[in-house]
Amino acid sequence: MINLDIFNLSSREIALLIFLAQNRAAEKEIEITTTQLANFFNISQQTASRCLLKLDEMKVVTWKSSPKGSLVKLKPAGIHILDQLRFELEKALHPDLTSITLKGTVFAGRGEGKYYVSQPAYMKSFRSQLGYEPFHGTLNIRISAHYIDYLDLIRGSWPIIIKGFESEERPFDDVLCYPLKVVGLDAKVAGIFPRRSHYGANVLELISKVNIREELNLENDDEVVIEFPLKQKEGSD
Amino acid sequence: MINLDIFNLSSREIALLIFLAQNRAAEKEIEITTTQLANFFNISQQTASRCLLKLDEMKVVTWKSSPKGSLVKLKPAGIHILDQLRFELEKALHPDLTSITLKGTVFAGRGEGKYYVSQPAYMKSFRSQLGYEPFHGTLNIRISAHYIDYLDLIRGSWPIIIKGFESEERPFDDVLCYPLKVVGLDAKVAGIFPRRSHYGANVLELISKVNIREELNLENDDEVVIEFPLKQKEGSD
DNA sequence: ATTACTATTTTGCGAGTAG
DNA sequence: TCTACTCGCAAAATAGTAA
Repeated sequence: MINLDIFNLSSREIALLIFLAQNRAAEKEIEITTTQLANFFNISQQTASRCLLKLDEMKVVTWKSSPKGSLVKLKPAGIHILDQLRFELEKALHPDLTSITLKGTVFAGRGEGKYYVSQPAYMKSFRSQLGYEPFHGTLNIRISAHYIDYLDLIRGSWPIIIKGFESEERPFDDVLCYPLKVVGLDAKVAGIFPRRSHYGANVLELISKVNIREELNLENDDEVVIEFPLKQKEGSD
Repeated sequence: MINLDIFNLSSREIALLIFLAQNRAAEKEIEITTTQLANFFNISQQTASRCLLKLDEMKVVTWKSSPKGSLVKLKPAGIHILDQLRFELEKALHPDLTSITLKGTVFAGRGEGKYYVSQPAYMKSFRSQLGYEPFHGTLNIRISAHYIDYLDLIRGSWPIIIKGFESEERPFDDVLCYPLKVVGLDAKVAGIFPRRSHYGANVLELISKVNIREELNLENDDEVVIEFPLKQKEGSD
């Protein structure tokens, strides 16, 4: 059984998400009325209302309704559904594609990645989920403009999820790991997106059992080539 | 009201199309059982059976069922639904994008385009639908490898449809016109895909009121830059 | 093993209408 | 105008089972 948010939505709800995103509801609240939606999709006003309600309940949009109309904005979870869909579609339309290649350059981060990755509670989960305990630090890659779109594609794939936890000071979110390969390096690598980053973001952090920077003798501004494998299960369950 | 095949399908049926395409059912018949599908999508075997039946009835797949299992293959109409979805998704995820740019080179066709375009029955329709009667000939463009993917994206947009007709000798299909712009040329241009061409195809034929080849002084192998505008209606009906 | 029929339950739609 | 409730009906899902 596959595990995608898409299956929890009807095709109308997916179409509504697409419509909202096309009208920039990913960036800002947009005004809309259920009657407009009803006309656009050729459904009843009631159904349009119910669709919005459901998207709101599923926490993929924020929705403020009033007797004057509605204000809607996509939440990250809503954008993520579109990303997932795009990822699956890309694989469907290019079944021969075996990997996605990205290029970027090394830069010095502010050590935040290191701080998070080093949390002992994460470490245990890394070992069981990734099969290794990563080096206590991340390699920051600024993905080149031309490849940013591919970064969003990767975001649409199903990650390995390192469960978050609560510490005394603050909560630590889930860490989403995308297994990938760094050209020239044998060790397994995983990419993680910096917290709260989203569209237009061009930074990817790499973790690995080894210190990638040392292993590949990388200086800041050196180019790194990354490959994201598209291993798809062939028709099994 | 918008007009997309997607709305005639449930999200499960869309997911099923994606699944089939991912498993290469766009190229060849694949073996599958309704039980496998049921497990994969976490639905009942009966529902999986009915999904396939519906896709078959909608003529988006060919389906041969037997007590030993099923053989399924996507028809062009099925692939086209995925294209439409991809086109809408691209617009949703890149709402700032105003056009798609393609590059290709001129080559000499075998005059087939000219033969079709010159049919008087098409001409009348061209005038009413495109606003002009095209020059009696097409300019053949071989799209460069890097841009072929964009060609499929254009295919997913809703074309201007020039209705086909029956002549004494043979039937003439609908002509699907995609309005676009040739850089350096003021006249309106429309792109049409050669008959029966599909994936991997890299040829686009251009029609215009003027003789593009003469107007731009083009020789074979000259490069042409094409822009496909992504004008999307903003939230109206 | 399959596919796919029938019966039953559940879900979902639109009309009418209240707030 | 809006949103969004209830209600009656229609469509679609599952379970059981036949072929």
